[in-house]
Order: sequence, then structure tokens, then C-alpha cells
Amino acid sequence: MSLFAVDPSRGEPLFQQLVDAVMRAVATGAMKAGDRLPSVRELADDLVINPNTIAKAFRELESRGITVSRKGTGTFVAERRPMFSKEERRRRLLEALEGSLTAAVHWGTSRAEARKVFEDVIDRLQFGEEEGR
Amino acid sequence: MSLFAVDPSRGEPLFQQLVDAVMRAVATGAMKAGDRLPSVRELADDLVINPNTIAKAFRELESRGITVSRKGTGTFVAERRPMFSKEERRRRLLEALEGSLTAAVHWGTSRAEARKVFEDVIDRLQFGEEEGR
DNA sequence: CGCGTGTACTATGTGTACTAGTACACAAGG
DNA sequence: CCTTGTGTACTAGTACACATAGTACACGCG
Repeated sequence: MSLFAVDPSRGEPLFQQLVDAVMRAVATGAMKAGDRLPSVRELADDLVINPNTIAKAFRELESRGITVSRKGTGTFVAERRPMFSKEERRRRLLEALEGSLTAAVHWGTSRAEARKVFEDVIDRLQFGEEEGR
Repeated sequence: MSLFAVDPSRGEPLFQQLVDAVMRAVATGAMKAGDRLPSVRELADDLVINPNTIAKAFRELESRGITVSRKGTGTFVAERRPMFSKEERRRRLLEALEGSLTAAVHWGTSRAEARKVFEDVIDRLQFGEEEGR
């Protein structure tokens, strides 16, 4: 099992799972700017997935500014640059957290439980410093 | 615009948007246990959606224990009961928060920003008390 | 040149979302 | 009993996203 695991039975689109896996690898520090990702065909063989599906994931990653792809060379982790304005980042994170926590409320999760999980998660992520714009 | 807004251009399936809207209404306290939801046909007219799509959302909500539907009577918000074990709740919330925060990291969000948004969100949700099982 | 990169295109099969229409079962109130 | 309004269960059809398969091209590097 490699760093980028995908599971066809998981329901979520394969290319999306791969995008998430790469983003997680970078966000946790497992991969850093400049690191090279396996090639399209390499990953296709490794994960037993069609190369087109890998290519789609790479396209998506590049459009999000996570990676940079160069013909003949490969795909690499890009330097991290703040995206969106501070307000836009806030708006997006708010919506995402609201979705997760709304579900948690219905499961019977308490505030204390939620706070603890939150702290556990952000401890394992490599956040940037205060960034303006 | 009613409490349950859906937007066909949003990409997310309509029935899923409706499920989320109802869950949010309950989680924020806008609706409480025993409250009656609009009928299938009522909502269909209101949101300009096929009744079957509303029915699918109601089916999903009932399967999640959020509502209870009774033929000839209507659909009502159910009493909240803790679902899953404490460990299972933790596992699910962890995965959900990890996804949201991983994305936030790539946007250039700082830990401080993330914490502030998190607190804002949980302040607006009606969490239960410490629940065991 | 030769090899390994990413990229582009067409075609095909599969699953899901949504709509449309119809029908039935049940509860409540004249 | 009858009517109305509820949820529910089918079928059929359309549209789109996902994934696969195969082929081809463009580029970088040794």
C-alpha cells in the first residue's frame, strides 16, 4: 500500500480520492514543495487504474495550484501560495466545518468531543504562518 | 425563500441538498423534535422540484433517524438519539474535519484563523450533553 | 535518436440523478 | 362512507459523470 491509496468500493470517484490523497500528503508534510509524484503510468499500474483517471487527477491538482506538471519531466509539488482573500477563505472553511459539525450533532457528539477531535486534527497539519492579502 | 433552499446550479444532487438543509435546521435549533415538515407535494411545488426527489430526501432522512414519516399524517423531526459508539463518532468526525482542514491548509489558512471559524460554527449549533453508550 | 514524461482525442459501458406519470396504502375529517 | 391529503412504490426515459480502452502527439533529457 503506497502513500496514495484508493478504494473503488468507497463510492467516491477514484480521481477525487487521488486528489484528496495528494492534498493530504502535502498538508501533513509527508510531501514537500519540489517533491516529484509518480508518473501517470506508474501510478496507473500501481493503483490498477486507467491512466486517464490519473491524468484527470493531475489536471485537477494543477488547477488548484497544488502541483505543477511538465511534459517530459513529471509532476511536482508546487510552492504553497495563499489562495483566495482572507474573507473568501473564511467563508469556505465555515461552510465546510458547518457541514461536518452538523452531522456530528446528529450523531450525538458533544461540544467537548468535537473540540478534542478538532485539536487532534490541526496538530497533525502543517499550517502556514499569518498570511495577508 | 423558505427554510429549505435548494439550488439546481450548485452541482450537488437536489435530494442531498434538501437532506443537508433539514439536518442544518434541526442542528441549529430552527426545528425541534416533533415539528412537522412540509408535505412531499407542498415542498415539490415550493421548490419547483419533482415530488419523487422530495420523497427520496425524506427516505434518506428517516434512514438516518433524523425524521419519522407516517402515511396520511406527515413527516416530523424525530427525538435525537446518540448514534454510533463514542469511538465510531470520533472516527467519522475525524475524517470529516481532516478533509475540510486539509483544504484550508492549501488555501493558506492559519491555525488561528481555523480555530476562530471553528468556534464560530459550534457556537451556533445545538449540541447535546455528554452521551455515553 | 530513444525513452519516459504529460496531454489530447474518440469511443464505449456503467451507474446515478432527475423528471414524468401512475398507482396504492393509510390517517383524518366531514 | 366518502373525500382529501398524506407517504410510498413502481415504471420509463433522459441526461450526465465516471471509468475504461486504445491511439496519438508534444516535450525534456541523456
